[in-house]
Amino acid sequence: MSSAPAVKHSFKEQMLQAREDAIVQAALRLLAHKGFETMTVDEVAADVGIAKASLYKHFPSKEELAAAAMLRLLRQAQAFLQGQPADHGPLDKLQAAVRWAMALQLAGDMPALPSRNSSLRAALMAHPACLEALAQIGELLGGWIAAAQQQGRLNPRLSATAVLCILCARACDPALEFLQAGGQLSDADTIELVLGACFEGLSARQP
Amino acid sequence: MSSAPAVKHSFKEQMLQAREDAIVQAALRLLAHKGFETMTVDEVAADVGIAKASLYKHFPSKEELAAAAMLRLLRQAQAFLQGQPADHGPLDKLQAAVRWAMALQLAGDMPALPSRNSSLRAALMAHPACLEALAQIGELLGGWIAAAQQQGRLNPRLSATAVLCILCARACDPALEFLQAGGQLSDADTIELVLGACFEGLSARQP
DNA sequence: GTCTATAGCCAGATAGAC
DNA sequence: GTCTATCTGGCTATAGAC
Repeated sequence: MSSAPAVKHSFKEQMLQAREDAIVQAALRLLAHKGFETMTVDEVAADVGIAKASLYKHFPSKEELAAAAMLRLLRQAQAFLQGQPADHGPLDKLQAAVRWAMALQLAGDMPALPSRNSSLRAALMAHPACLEALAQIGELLGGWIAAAQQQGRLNPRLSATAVLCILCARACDPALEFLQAGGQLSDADTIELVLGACFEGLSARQP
Repeated sequence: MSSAPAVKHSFKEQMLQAREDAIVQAALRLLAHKGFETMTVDEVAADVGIAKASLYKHFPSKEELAAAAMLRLLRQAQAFLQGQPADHGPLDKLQAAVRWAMALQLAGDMPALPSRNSSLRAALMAHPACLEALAQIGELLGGWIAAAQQQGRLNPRLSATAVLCILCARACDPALEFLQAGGQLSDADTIELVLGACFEGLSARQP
């Protein structure tokens, strides 16, 4: 992180960093496909092409490894959100965010939410970096929600917190998987359908 | 199942049936609280107060046990749905069904959906009774959805299948847990909030 | 059918050479 | 830091007495 000398990182350090990146990436992939409990450290190591013991030189435990993977995902989400054009409306940016997450899930690259008793959740909550990333994402989305409500585009009877919770839940909406299993729709159509139902509701409008 | 003699079931058989019920109930509880992978057969046995080997006399494997527990839940859902008053409107019955499932989840008694690669899902799909119960629930709800659409109460642009998928997903909506963790609302208020957002949408009505 | 005891296996984590 | 080989513990499932 300190950058006083012009070239601080040697080749070796770069290689190490790259390897660590590969490990985290593989862990994220497996986490999304199999879940924390089912995923094994052996699989992650095999996916990267190194021995399990080498992996344990980088991460002290399976939980820490998974937490690093989740942090990577949070950072990707942050990057996507911050990359939203400033001239877009807040509602458009919110919908773009949900679309991004839904596409991830349909591709099978979105890990399931860690359940209440999962050791993964404890590891996440113990990681300051994860908590900070979560908080920053929450603040960013919260600002857009408030702005959209002020524009009269979102239901004003819902608190910003409630909208935030619901949007986060929709990002992992299992309805996507159900519809995809039916096989009638393209992925893009599936996303638009579920997104539309989320914002417009299931009931008929103008009663 | 055959009932030719007046009293076919002896006391012993009744006791066995009761014990098996207790096992399934305990399994369902633990399945909801901990998930299939984290739950151990020892815990189920301890919860019932019997030895693990005795449990294996009733169920040949952990998967079969969990499948029996899920079947119990499906039957409870079926009973609730069939108990809906016939003079209620289809939309009211649909909302009542979602409310029932949401209350279950807030109480911590709703198991998470088995993920794609879970051995539990395979066990469920291999159980004719589970598939049949699922199909019957789907048909019942599907009928109500079609009726509600004919009444103009549900968005006609959504296919009945899509509505069904979305309602099933809402029955396990993680937004409930997020809002409950915030601790601002009572359980009943949380349910009405999420239910309202599901049917009315997040966007402001009458733009 | 219920128990105690144990087999068999698998996955997380470590030792120690290089 | 990377490897091979191993330890350790816990979990599913079973054997065998009663």
